[in-house]
Amino acid sequence: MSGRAPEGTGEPGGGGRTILHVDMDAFFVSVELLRRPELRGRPVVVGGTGGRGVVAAANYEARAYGVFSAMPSGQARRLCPHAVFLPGDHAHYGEVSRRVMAIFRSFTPLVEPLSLDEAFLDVTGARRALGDGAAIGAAIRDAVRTREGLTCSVGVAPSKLVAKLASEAAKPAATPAGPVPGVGVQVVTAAGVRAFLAALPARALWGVGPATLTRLERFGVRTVGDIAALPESALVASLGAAQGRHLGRLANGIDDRPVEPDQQAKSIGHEETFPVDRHDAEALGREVVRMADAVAWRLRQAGRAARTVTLKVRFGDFRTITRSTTLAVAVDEGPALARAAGALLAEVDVAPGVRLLGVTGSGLVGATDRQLAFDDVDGPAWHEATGAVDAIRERFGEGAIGPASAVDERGLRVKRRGDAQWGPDDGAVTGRTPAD
DNA sequence: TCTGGGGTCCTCTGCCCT
DNA sequence: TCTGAGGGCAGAGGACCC
Repeated sequence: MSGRAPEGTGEPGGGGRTILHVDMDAFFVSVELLRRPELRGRPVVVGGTGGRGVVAAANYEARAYGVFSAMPSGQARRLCPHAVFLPGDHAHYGEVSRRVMAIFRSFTPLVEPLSLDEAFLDVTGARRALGDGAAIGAAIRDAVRTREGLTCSVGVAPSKLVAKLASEAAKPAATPAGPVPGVGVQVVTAAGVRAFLAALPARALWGVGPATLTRLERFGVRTVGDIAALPESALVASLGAAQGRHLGRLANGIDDRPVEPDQQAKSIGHEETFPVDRHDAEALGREVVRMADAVAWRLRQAGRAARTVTLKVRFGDFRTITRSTTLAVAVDEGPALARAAGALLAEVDVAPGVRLLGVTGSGLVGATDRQLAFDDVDGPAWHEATGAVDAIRERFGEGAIGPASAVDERGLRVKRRGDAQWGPDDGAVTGRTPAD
């Protein structure tokens, strides 16, 4: 449905910006339902199926039982035992996302994807040709529904923050009686921004999580309006200079951040939670090699190289440490990354048991800026080998070849982006359903 | 109940250099 | 030569987002 703005709001006036925030409704689940229409109307959850998994997405039927994203899968199963649990297919969602983003770009070139399922669009320059923000929002919803069979919600406002909050307000709601459709397109005018924000809970503001909320509550803050009423000095004293000022401006509706279409990643990493805690340093070393190889592959795919290598270790008690090192030269090959990450791992006492291990490359530069100093260590033959590996992966897929340490009793296993995306899979593929 | 994975940004601290 | 201040940078960790 393409609802109009409620009373008191309308199209942002003439000269100001018109920013859209488009958010796909229950994206992962909706994509799965296109492939499995027989599940329509039933509670469906996409996410980690193992004991340490979490919910990535739940449809509105499942949300009616209190199931939400980021909830541990075990808890979701208890709340809604008859839900269908699907492991998720990150690669497929990425494909669908690319098509949806292409639809957005047919309305304006100024599209800034935030994740697979949402994006900001600056349609200020398109208003003359395509109509006001509400009309463009409705047209986008129609196009996405017609071409992809998916629904989305649109917020229209003079700024990114308010557009994002408006799209939230436009979304369907989950009730015990079933999903209730939202307005679809929610418009907030420049004149209506402060009133719209003031009534929202403080937690709705971008950057206010549990820790910040606890600090704000000491000032009696409950709503965004309460934050707007606080003197900046109080916010700065409580939250620090950058966050305090930023939050004060946002609460007062001041947000002139532009829509930036060409954002480049600042880091590329890979991390994985193990089904059971691991104590064996040698085995963990092999995991580091595997993850470093996966990160290096993604760096090369992106045409980037990393100067800083960070190792992340989470222990069984959830204590998390990071150790990083900055190299003299940027690297994009598995052995060099693995050497740096392995040296960091060697400094960590893994005896208490490791729950999660991760390798991240940051301080990214263009691969052409990568220096060849590591030739001295790995030799030119390794560069040829890397090229051959990449060619094989291009042709036969990422799992076709990898470091020897990726081979286990199940055969070759190369970490791909999206593998174990929502926690380790311990073999329980789907949940029970009444029909099963 | 038991807490994923992939990110970004910020703060604090320590070190090095001027 | 010693000392302190201050800037820049790296490293570590926390908070937050989807």
